[in-house]
Amino acid sequence: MPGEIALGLDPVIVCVVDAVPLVLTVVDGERPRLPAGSFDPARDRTLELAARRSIDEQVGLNVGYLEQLYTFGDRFRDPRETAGGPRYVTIGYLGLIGSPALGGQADVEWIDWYQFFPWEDWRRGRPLVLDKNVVDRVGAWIAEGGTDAGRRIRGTAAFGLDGAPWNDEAVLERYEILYEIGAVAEAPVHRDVLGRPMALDHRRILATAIGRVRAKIKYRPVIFELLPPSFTLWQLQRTVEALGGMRLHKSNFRRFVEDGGLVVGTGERRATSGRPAETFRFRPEVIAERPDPGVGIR
Amino acid sequence: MPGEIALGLDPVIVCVVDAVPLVLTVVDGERPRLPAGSFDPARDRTLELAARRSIDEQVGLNVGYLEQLYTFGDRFRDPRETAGGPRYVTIGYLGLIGSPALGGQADVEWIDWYQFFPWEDWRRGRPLVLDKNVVDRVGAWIAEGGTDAGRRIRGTAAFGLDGAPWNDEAVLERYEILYEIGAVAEAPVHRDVLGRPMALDHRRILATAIGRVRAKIKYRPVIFELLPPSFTLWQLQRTVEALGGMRLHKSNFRRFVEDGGLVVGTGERRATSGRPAETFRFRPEVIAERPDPGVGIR
DNA sequence: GTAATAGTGTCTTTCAGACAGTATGAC
DNA sequence: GTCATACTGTCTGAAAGACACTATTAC
Repeated sequence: MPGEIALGLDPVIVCVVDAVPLVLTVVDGERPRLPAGSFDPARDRTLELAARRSIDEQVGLNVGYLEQLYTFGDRFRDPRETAGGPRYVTIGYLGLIGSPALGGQADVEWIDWYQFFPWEDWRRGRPLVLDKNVVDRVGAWIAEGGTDAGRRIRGTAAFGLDGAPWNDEAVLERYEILYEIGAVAEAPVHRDVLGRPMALDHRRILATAIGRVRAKIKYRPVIFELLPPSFTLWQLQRTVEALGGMRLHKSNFRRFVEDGGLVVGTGERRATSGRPAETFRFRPEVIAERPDPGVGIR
Repeated sequence: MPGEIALGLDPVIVCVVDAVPLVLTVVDGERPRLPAGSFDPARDRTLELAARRSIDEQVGLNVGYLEQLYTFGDRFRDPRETAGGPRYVTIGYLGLIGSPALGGQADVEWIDWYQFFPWEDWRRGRPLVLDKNVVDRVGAWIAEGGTDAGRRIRGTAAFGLDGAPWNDEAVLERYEILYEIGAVAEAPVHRDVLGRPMALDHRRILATAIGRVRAKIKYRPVIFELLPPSFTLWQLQRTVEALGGMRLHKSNFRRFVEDGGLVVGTGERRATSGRPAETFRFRPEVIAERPDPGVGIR
């Protein structure tokens, strides 16, 4: 029925296990999708409560941290609209959780988010896919633009061309350019199929989530939502590196989080395969002390 | 009809004139409201296009810069729901415009946003309303909380108590605490009526917008959306100060924007009441050169 | 002892913050 | 000349970035 609207909820639920950033998906067809739900105004007082309930019902999970990301409402973003259904508008959410416990559904799966965005993982050096498939295509797209300065600036900034620095937060910008130049399977006309595709526009929602969480850890202590109450500094660093897709300098990282008052030692030690490590916990007082307490470091 | 949803669009359109940050409102009742529209899926391909069309229809304005803010959907946020209507979910937008031109509607008015948030303007020193009405109330609210550490940290961080620094971006957090303690007229039970109220939850949407724009100017060159193509550095500084509600050091500001490659001199000069000032223009190349090119300085 | 991981010290460069000064116009 | 505004130079201290070093366990 034209003129009608269906309001959905698309949560991106993230968990980091052994330095692998995982996203919760439902794999019941060819392409994984987010565990989407729909908003029923009769049942929930707020949108966030509705998202929490939906996550619980879909995958039997109680997320601690949940924040709204963005509302997506492009025409025909859902094929059910093409088939004569209402306009499917959906509110994306970002959820963080400490461990990948599940309710036990068969088709629910935690997937390494770098399967969907292989060009975003710089922890083992510059991703191969960039030079093999991406850089030339983006360069050609810029050249096609001719005098279009906007396109040139957009492309060089997003992909770090011409000596521009890599911006780890520009995940969505990069995905959108790849979509525009037909380098991902979701694009209506495409020549490449970089990264694993997702259903509908869910990879776009995931890109939004990755960009948001990468930005957020730098000025809000959300990283601790992904860790147990007590952890070693190396564990903390590896978790930050997993989200950011980059390596950090060890001693500088330690100085930053410890001298910065973000964490405090518990006095206890934990056995490793070498010298035992001291364990630390988050220090909530830092929120009032510093204007933006996060783990932003290069 | 329960179970039904109406999707609205609430734009916060901002313009700075002579160092006064203005927000576009409709004043047709006791409380000013945002120039809201509703989303008709049959007419627009994307939500952003719908927002642009709605702004044009409501106030005859073409905004250059427009970004989505947040989607609000609390039960009974609109009294029409209380009267038996559908759930009114609305998507907030932030629009920036260079000059306060209008289509000529009688009830449309540009209002200084510090009328709604007098505690946010620190340009002439610490706002009086803070010490006269706010600090003690917030302190009492923290004390009532007793052992509630979350409440203490939230309150001290938001209002800069106990020596904590003032965080110019925490506009929404401050408004929400004031709402919770009944210090604004919009709260169902209130003892104070700090700042000018707005209709519905529009002051909350405006708070979201102010917080967003204050954060954004620090890492994206959006400030230039509010200025003519060519401007003096003093004009630029006063515009930044208007949004941030704070004073900046002149020579440091100049060094930051000029040495940082954010602006470049045009070679032309403009008469003032003293020595003529050189005019500058935005330098778009900076977007590719620096990871987050903005005017963030204290 | 070696291997492995935990943790410390310090040098250099950059830049924010503060402040004092000079330049160029109107009158 | 004075007044007003535009613009420049430089000192200081904090912190980012890079790197070399020491410590404590298992074996």
